[in-house]
Amino acid sequence: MLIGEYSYTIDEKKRLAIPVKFRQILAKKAVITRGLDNCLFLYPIKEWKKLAEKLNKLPFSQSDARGFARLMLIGAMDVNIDNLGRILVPDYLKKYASLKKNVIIAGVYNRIEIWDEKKWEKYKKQIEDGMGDMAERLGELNV
Amino acid sequence: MLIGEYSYTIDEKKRLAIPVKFRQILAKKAVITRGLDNCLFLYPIKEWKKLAEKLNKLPFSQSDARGFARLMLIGAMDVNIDNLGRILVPDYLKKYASLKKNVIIAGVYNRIEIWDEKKWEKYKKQIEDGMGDMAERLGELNV
DNA sequence: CATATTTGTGGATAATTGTGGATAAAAGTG
DNA sequence: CACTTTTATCCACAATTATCCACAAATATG
Repeated sequence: MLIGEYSYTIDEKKRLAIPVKFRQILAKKAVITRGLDNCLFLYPIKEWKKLAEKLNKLPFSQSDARGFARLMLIGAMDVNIDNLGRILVPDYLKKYASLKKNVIIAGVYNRIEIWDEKKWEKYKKQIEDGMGDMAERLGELNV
Repeated sequence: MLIGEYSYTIDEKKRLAIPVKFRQILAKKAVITRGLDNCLFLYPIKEWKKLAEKLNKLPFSQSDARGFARLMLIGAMDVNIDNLGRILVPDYLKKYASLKKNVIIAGVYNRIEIWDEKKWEKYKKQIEDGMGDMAERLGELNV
């Protein structure tokens, strides 16, 4: 399972190290694409295939869902993981997520998210503030 | 079952000993995550998996559910228990729970809670003060 | 009460890993 | 074809992390 929050840097060659704990799950290849809330999603090949099929089945009638699906599919790119566990972040995705040097890599069950550090801090704060009902949510989940 | 209140210290390498009674229940691995009221939760793997699956089923498209699941999953981190029964507390969680040196470890049935000592004292007092009403509530529950 | 065992805490050493740079291969350009 | 620019592979160092060991306090045992 992919969980946890890690802090890394993208160097001037657009290389980004993947946390050690995630490397064996990704193996040698993975798929990177546009994500929600201006982050990037990084999927293990298997998970990506599942998702791509779902996206492909979205009804033509829902134009907004369809639009996002397009962006995800078109934005997708397969990346290699080098011997030192790094990937190369394509320029257009780097731009999309406005990634600077400092980056947060986060595991969300079956995918990895890549955030610009500042955007992540902001997003996190925003969620935490609206988290007053977190206790009740947990209650709903019977935890 | 995980019960009892224990006092421990986090050393300058972020290591924290787990009470002996809890060690066999956790075995070699556990999951630590953001808890309620600014404490941390430490789950045995089994319990965590149950929770994580529930979180993963929350709808991906609804932004508040997405945020909630993200925070819980990303906030989680699996930790190893070393030969001396200690875990490593990640920086961002240490920060979240504002843990200083002295820490309270408490068993709450199926999870362990980790509190900053001072916060725990404060919280406990607050609860104890409201204990009169609680008796009546318990009555409602036929306890 | 004395001794032996367990356990909390701190430090030392060894191994891993993040990051930057150097070099080699590939691709694009005039 | 020559040359520049980009991309990939390899290597090195510093910093972090994991593993091991030591000691003292606490607990258990006879």
